[in-house]
This record gives sequence, structure tokens and C-alpha cells, in this order.
Amino acid sequence: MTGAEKAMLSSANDTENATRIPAHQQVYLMLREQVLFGELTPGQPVTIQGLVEQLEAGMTPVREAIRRLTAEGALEFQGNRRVTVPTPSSKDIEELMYARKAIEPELVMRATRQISPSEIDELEQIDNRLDAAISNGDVETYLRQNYAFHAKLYTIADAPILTAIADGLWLRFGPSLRVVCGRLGTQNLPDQHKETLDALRQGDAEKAANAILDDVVQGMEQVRDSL
Amino acid sequence: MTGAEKAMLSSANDTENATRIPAHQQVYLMLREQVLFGELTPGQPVTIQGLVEQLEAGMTPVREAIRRLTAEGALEFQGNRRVTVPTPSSKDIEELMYARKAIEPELVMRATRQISPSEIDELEQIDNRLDAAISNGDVETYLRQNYAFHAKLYTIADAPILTAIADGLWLRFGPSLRVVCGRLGTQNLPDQHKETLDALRQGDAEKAANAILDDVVQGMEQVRDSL
DNA sequence: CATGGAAAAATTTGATCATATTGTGTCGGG
DNA sequence: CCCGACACAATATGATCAAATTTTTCCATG
Repeated sequence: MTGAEKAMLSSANDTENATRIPAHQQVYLMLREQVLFGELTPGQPVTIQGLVEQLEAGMTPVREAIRRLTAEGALEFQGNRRVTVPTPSSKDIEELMYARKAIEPELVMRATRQISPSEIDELEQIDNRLDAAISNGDVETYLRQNYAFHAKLYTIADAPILTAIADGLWLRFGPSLRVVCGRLGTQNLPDQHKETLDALRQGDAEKAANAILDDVVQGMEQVRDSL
Repeated sequence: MTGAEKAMLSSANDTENATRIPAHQQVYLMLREQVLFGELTPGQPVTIQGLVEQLEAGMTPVREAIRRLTAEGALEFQGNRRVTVPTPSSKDIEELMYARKAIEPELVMRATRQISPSEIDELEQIDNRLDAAISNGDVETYLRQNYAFHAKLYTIADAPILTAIADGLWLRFGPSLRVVCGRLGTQNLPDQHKETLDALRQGDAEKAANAILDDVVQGMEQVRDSL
């Protein structure tokens, strides 16, 4: 998501400006949510007309949103003219792990150098909600808060290109993550966030990077192993 | 570019199947070329209607192509509803360099383990055309062959996700690279490709990775310095 | 009388939709 | 089992509306 889009999103609350958000963008955001937090499972076909009805949007906006998501790897164009949610192979997962290991620690290091105390508080609140979700077995909330934690760090890191890459990776393993959580429950899911928060408070970029690295590796391994 | 798309592209030569490539994809590919190899300069506005006339396509396909390119970072959505070719800041260049340093050597290492003698030949031919372009001062050909060299390695590496990331990065610095070449000429441009070819022949993944790393760093530094 | 600038008109461009067209897959008859 | 017709979904067009930008106009001021 670009900066301009976030601006439009945040002004979405202004009831009058609601129409200011182009339909194709609204559709994009809704579809994106569905991919990240689960409505859509790997392999599931995505039809234009289905979305037109479900989201009560026109055809053109839906089309544009789908193109965008396919470009980001969240959807896959199946040669004929069918679009589906991709099912990552274990080789894909391995690539995703490599990429996340390369990108996320760097983002966290950058975040560490710039983070403010109030931002650390916000992260802590996210992590608390995440803990609650884990003990409640609330998969949906777990997924949302887990992503929120990382996304918040990206925002703080203030590195738009690396963030775009990282977000793209989330879109690719999101559906699989959901499946894993649904199968294994929320109990033994990775949470190196406490460790990360400690490091952030200490301003120890190296340590923060390592904590996130562990988090990433644990998460990806869990996805890989449940194939 | 996905595998399915490459298949469609290669069958584009079949005169009869020409219509089999959807218009939105044709437009996407043409626009992509323009971004990578120059027609478009950083900061330049891109209008839907302009493309409709220039490419003699309908509105919807152009729209879809633009959405896709914006998702890949090749174009930028300017808050109001205007789209331009982004002008990378020096901070952006630095992020791009980090990302390329993280991704490209890995791709080359994977390529080294799988490459066949005939593929090495093909790479060598590309590099010869590249050398010719350098001594002729033919910027367009230089850019095309330079990209071709790297892209060929990506194909051989057979790592679709990492390749997608790398391709995305090219789209982001392509226009700037063109500007740099136009200004400095083709003479002292980076070419660690001989070194890379040696390493590939020897099957020395480490060495190949280092050669490409040098190539990447040199290229990016040149872009950075000419801001 | 020239000039700067605000307001209004005109033009350009983007967003969306309804609809026609084309391609795919399927199902029933041969 | 193959072939062709049918139904459905995707592709693509052009029209229409809305927003933003540019140009023009006109008045007030120096």
C-alpha cells in the first residue's frame, strides 16, 4: 500500500468524503483483507462476477483490483482466463522464507533507530491483543494483530520500497498461514515479539533484528512443515 | 512476469493466435518495455487517454495495465488521480541497492547450480551484444542486453518469487538508469559479466554471486551519484 | 493604462457502468 | 469416444458522469 493510499484510507471515516475513495481501491482493499486474513483459501477460484455480486461493485473496478493483486502475487492467473488464490509449493515457501529473512530484519533495524516511546507503547498494545487472541484461540484476531505488529514496524522503519516488498510477501503466504492456524490452533504459534520489544526499548538494533528473524523462521517453518 | 504470461508471449509470433493475448496484457507488456528501456523518464505523467491513443487500445485494458504497473512500483499514483513515472530519491536508491544486494546474488547462486553449457553460451552471446552496444554508444541496446543478461539468469535460477521481486526492482530504477546512461554515455558502465561467466563455467556459486554483487553495487552507485 | 490575481468557463482526464463480443468448458447426441 | 451446440464467464468498447487542471475573463489596484 502506498503513502497516498493510506492517506485516502484514513480519510475514509469522513462520511462525506466517502465517495472520494475510488471504487477500484475500495475493492482492492477489501480483497486484500480477504487474502491476508483468511476468507480465501489456497486454490480457491476467484471470479470477477462473483466479486461483483459479493462486493456490490461494478465490473471495471473489480477487474482493476484483481490485476493489482495478481501483480502482487496474491492471486494467480491460470493461463486460460481463470484466477485463483495460489497454493504455494514447499519450494515457494522456502523462497518466501529466504526473502523474509533478507528483508524483515533490515526493516526492524531501521525501525529501531527511529522509534519513539509512544510507538513502542502502541506495539505493546498490539502484542497484548495478540496474546489475548492466542489464549482465546481466536485465529482471525491473531492473524490481524500479528500482521499489525509487523506492519507497524514497517511504517516506523520508513522505507517504502522494502515495505512494499515485505507486504507483497505477506500476501503470498497469508492464505497458507490461515490454513495452518486453523489446523494447529493458536497455541504453539511463534511470538518472538516480547524479545523484539525488549530490544526496541534498549535501542539494540542487532538484537531486534535477531528476534524478528526467529519469529520469521518459526512462522515459515510451521507453514512449510504442514504441507 | 509469470510463467503463464511468458508462454503467451512466446506464442505471440503465431500470427493466427495473435488475438489470444488479451489486450490488457499486450498493453502491460508494451508499457513495461517503455519503463524499462527508456521512452519514459522519471517524473513524466502517464495519462490513460494518452495511452489509449498511442497504443490504439481501449480504455479498460489500459487501465488494468496501469494498475498492474503501479502495483509493481513502475508507476506511482499521485494522490489526486494522476499517475506518473516515479522519481526515486537517493534514499529510494539506497533501498533498491539493499534489496538487489540481498536478492540477486542468491538468484545467481541458484542459477549456478542448475545451468547447462548451452545456457552459458546464450549468456555469452548476450554479453557480446552488450559489449558491442557499449563500444557503439548504443544506449538502448545496452539497456536491453544488460537486462536480458540478468533476466536470463533469473530464468535459469528457477525461483519464481525471488525473480518477481528482482523484476520489480528493475522496474523501479529502469527510468533512472536510462537517464544516467544518456548523461554519462555507455563507456564506463559496469560490466562484471565476464567475471560472472567465468564463475558459472567453473560452477563456483560463491564467485558468481560476488561478481553479480559487484555489478549491482557499481550500477546502483552510478545511479545514486548522478542525482 | 498596465498588471496582478481571483472567479468562472472550458478543456482535459479519470471513474464507472451497461452492453456487445469473444473465448472456454461442459454436456448431450451421435 | 469424439464432435458440436449451449451456457457461462471474461474481455473489451464506448458512452456518460465527475473531478481537476488550464485558460480566459474581468475587475481592482498601483
